[in-house]
Amino acid sequence: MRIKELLALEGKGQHITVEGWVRTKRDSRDVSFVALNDGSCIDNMQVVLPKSFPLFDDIEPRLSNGASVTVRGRLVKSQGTGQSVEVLPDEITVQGEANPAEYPLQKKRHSFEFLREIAHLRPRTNTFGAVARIRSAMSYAIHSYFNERGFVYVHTPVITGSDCEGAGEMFRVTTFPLDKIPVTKDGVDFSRDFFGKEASLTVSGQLEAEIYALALKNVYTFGPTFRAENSNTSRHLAEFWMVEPEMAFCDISLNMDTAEEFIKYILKYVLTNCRLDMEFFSTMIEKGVVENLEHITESSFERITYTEAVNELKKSGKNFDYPVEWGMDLQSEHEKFITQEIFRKPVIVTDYPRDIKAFYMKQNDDGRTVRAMDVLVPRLGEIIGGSERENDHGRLLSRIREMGLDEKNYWWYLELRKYGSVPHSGFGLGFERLIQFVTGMQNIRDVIPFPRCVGTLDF
RNA sequence: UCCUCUGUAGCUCAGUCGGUAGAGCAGUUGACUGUUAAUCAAUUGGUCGCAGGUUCGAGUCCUGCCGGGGGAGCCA
Repeated sequence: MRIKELLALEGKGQHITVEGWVRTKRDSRDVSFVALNDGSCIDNMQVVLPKSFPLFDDIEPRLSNGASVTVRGRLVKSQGTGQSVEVLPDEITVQGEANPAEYPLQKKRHSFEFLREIAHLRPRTNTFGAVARIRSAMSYAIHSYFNERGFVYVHTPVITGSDCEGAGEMFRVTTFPLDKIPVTKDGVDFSRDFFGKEASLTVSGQLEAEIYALALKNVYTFGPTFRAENSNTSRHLAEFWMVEPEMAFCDISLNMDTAEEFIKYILKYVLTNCRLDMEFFSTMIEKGVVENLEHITESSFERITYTEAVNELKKSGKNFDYPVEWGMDLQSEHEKFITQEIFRKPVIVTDYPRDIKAFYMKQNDDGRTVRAMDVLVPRLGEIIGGSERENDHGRLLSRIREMGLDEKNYWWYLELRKYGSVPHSGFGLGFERLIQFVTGMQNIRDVIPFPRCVGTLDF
């Protein structure tokens, strides 16, 4: 049985087995208190080891921080106040020792920067154990949200031959020997590479998801995504996970409803199913995050157009580092001001100028905006980017040409607009950013087990 | 990539005007106590990120490089 289940039991002297790693040990005159954690929950199981225990002097020193232990004994009501039950051991097996002079994890609080350098040990801390459990629970909630609504989970490829979105630098995939790349007078001869053409890691599964949405109506992807941008912030990774629903017979308005309902569903799931871990975040990491999330699940997201947002920002009279002008993209400071100062809750901004958005977004009749939507949340800014897609063949083609893209690369994407085209919409949600939002963790590198960033590829 | 701060004991940090290295925690030893980041005492522990330079003398000043944090851009 795991510690989480054992802690929920009544201590009646029943025989049990506990397996876990030593978190702390406190010595007393007659007994030693050993706190074991097995990752099933944030709480530890206290093992009370009396000095009269056989071979006490041999076993006790080996029960240092980090040691792995199997304890057979009886579960009894605790005499102390910090826990309801504790274990009186009959038999203790130290599976693996952890030399206390060398073991890097101490009882005291460590900086997240230091823990990043020991990513092989950091899941043994309260914070990273909780993050791992929350991340897992949120993944499960994502699948259950879509599954309950009849969405089909589509696996879009990780290796792609098209840089369709054109947005962002891509990681190249090749089997060429780097010291001997085949070259013709026109440049690299990709026809001799593994796929016979240029290949990269995906920056988005959206375009492929559209294919399946136009057959199965409602689909979603959930998988790793890669961006080779040289961005060095607490909100960016080179490898991150993205959730991308795509819905046919769906306009921008229904798209927004879905995004809002989806986020609230995840928040509710975590608040009810990860109560202990969330309370830990709410007291130790981000004060009051539980109350904030509860409030969000109970109120509706604000919805404004880009044009209204620009007017609000101008009206605020605040001096921004970047001036607010219609046609310019909203800067971080603008987004944060809108969601944190003006509305103090999640805000969905729609109908952006078409010149600052991607080619596939549906153009409005005003000729200058597109049906884009960004969901902005306090503390982080953009957490979702989405749109209704351009479903008119002619308008999509002219947009592709206008932006100087090669239409040959989009032949199948265009054909979807020739055969049974229909209004459809979708969005992309940065999974790690949602975890940051839920937990209050400041740095995105601390909500993914093994972060990949510019200049960093440890573990 | 840009701006900015920063790098000193295992960890978190202090180190004044340039004068030869310090605290708390951890580790070790001992005391005390059904303890909760236990407490108290003693004690071990240093290539001051790296490479140059200035100086009688550099943790401290200068230059370059490398790492980390925060902010910005790009975005999710």
